[in-house]
Amino acid sequence: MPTRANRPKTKQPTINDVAALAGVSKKTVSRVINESPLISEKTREKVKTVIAELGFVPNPQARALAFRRNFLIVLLHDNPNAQTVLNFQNGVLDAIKDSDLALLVRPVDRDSDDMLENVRVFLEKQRPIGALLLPPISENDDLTELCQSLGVRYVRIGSAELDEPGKCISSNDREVVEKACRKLIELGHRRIGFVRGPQGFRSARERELGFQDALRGAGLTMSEELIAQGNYRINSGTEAGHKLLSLKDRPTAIFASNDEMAAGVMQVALGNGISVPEQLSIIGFDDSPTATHIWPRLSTVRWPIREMGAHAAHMLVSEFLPPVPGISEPEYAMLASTFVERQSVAAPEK
Amino acid sequence: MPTRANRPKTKQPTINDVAALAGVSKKTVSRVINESPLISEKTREKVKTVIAELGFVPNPQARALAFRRNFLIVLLHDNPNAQTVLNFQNGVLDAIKDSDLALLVRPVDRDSDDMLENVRVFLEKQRPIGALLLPPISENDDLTELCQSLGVRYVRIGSAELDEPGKCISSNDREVVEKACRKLIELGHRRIGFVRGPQGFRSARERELGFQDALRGAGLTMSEELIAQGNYRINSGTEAGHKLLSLKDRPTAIFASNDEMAAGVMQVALGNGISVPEQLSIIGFDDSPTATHIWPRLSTVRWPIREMGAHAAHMLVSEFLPPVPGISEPEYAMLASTFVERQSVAAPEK
DNA sequence: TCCTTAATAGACACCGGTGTCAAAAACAAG
DNA sequence: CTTGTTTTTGACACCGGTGTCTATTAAGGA
Repeated sequence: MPTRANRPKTKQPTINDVAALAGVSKKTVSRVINESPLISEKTREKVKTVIAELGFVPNPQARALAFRRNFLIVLLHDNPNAQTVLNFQNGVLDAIKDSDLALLVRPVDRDSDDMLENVRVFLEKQRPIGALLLPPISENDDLTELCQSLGVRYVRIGSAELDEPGKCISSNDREVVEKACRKLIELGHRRIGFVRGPQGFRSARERELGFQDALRGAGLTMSEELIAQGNYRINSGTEAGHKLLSLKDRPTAIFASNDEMAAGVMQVALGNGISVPEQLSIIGFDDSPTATHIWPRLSTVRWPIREMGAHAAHMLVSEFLPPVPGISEPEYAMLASTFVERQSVAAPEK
Repeated sequence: MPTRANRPKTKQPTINDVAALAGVSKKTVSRVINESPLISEKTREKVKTVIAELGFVPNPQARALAFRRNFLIVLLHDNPNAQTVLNFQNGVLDAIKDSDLALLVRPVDRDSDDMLENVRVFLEKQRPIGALLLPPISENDDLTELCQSLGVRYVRIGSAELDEPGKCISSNDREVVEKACRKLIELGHRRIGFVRGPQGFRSARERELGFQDALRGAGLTMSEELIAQGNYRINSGTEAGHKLLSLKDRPTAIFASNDEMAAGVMQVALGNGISVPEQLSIIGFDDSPTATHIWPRLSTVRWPIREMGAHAAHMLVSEFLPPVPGISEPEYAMLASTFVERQSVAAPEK
């Protein structure tokens, strides 16, 4: 540990100053701060006046020490998609904006052997009130157990397991993917390619199930040759594009499990003179910025990730947050994804 | 304030436990923790052994209270580009990974009247060791003065003002933009359009100066009709595209001040049957994911934002961070941007 | 009016560290 | 063996809050 840090120059009023000026004990001031019911209306008013007058703000470090809890929530993530993380993070920040809470961001390395140990040290040190777990690590049960054992609340995101009420938030991805693919079928597409997300990701599985639902609903069968494995990166999208578009009887539409891979597919199509959407319809997933940046603009599924961030924060620490009109029921654990239609989809050519 | 938070279940060893077991006073243990020189080698060893044995970790909340400083750095940002923020943030996280520091993220609303007051309250509450200021708010002198007065160190990013040694990090954008545009001229382009960034952003000004340098260097003059005002958003890119591409004598190349606007220009071109790069060359700035997602892939300028994050963190709090081979000189304040050539640039058609 | 009980306020220790300053120990010199 | 000086260590107050338990005040009943 290095030499001491620089000190603040200004001195802020403390609970003692308030107590002295109001002519009460510091414990009484503490009760006012914490909205304790065991206090008379009269003293409460008196103290509140002094607090306002002095502009007193309780010192979070002191409270943290006395409470043995920091007024923090941490965001644990290990997500391949930066945009998703940031969106979610912004949702959380929206929610805690006017509260006393702050957000600590902590990326974790899922593949590291001592991941769990690292997180334990981190949580023991920071002592946050709660933790938000973004997928894919939200599916790690060791992690939630760790939180449990440390007395850190948690909310897991995007896990479809709703067996833990009040601790999970997810969106109806499967359903919306089904709807999006049904749309393709209604337009007349019969050979529809699918670019799968990485193995072991629940999000990938959900999307694939939605795709299967749509095919089954139309009496179509899934053919292995029309499926390509991807990893949510653009490279895997171009590989998938090469595979699917070089088939003799190539698909007239492709659903890619995320926008980035969809962009890869589109690049291969355009690079080979296959026009989109005339000769090939493409649908992605995420409604990332990419979806509107590429041309033609991509039809995709919007995942309400920012809203999920705000909801997750409320579910985690509602009693610390100012109420928000839109977010009244922290029990509500399933948010709605929507299918966003843009220019990358059309009926197949005859 | 709500009812109390849940408590941690496990009890960690404290400085008192260490002191008792080592048979010394807690102050002596404190000296060991803080690497004070006023201590004999013998006791230091003895105490260190006990610390290791117990797995003792000093409680950051208690230290924060006693030091009147939290072992935190905050990232203040107000940036239109999410990707930039996240990249920078990741750079900072890279740097503080194995340290005792944590990162607090705080978006600020530049347009709000009480922005400064909000930040003051935030900093007074969190008492971080230092703050990192991302552009554009890094150019706000009130903010740096505020930090100064609160005893919070700061490092400003992307501000070309190097009059504050050790407090600024920037990249040589002007130079690299000049180089990129020179490339266009060398290919034979004479009518080159420019999509300007938003007013009042230093980054926008730098890029424009680089563009002007290139023109001047080739003896060309800047014509107002070839300039469009943008705001770094894709919509302003499409507007600029409509303006510039509907000219009777339209430009054969366009430099857009960021990738997103470049994508907008490209959409208008492709939508109007103007092929890229055959009939129109386009260059962007940022090397955002968009640059590789669109087709043809965009030539652009890569801004070393993640590296800047790591450097900034070192510059801010080097004494708290483990040394890193690549980052030895926190004084080095200018990082290198690079011109990335992709498929959106070619010689003009005859 | 006096006593009982409930509501409210305060005294004091404590959370787990650091700062100050004086005491103890170690060492050097006379 | 003293005495003076330099290291090294510890006692104690303090950072700014909260928990516990007791003292005080107010209200209700006999």
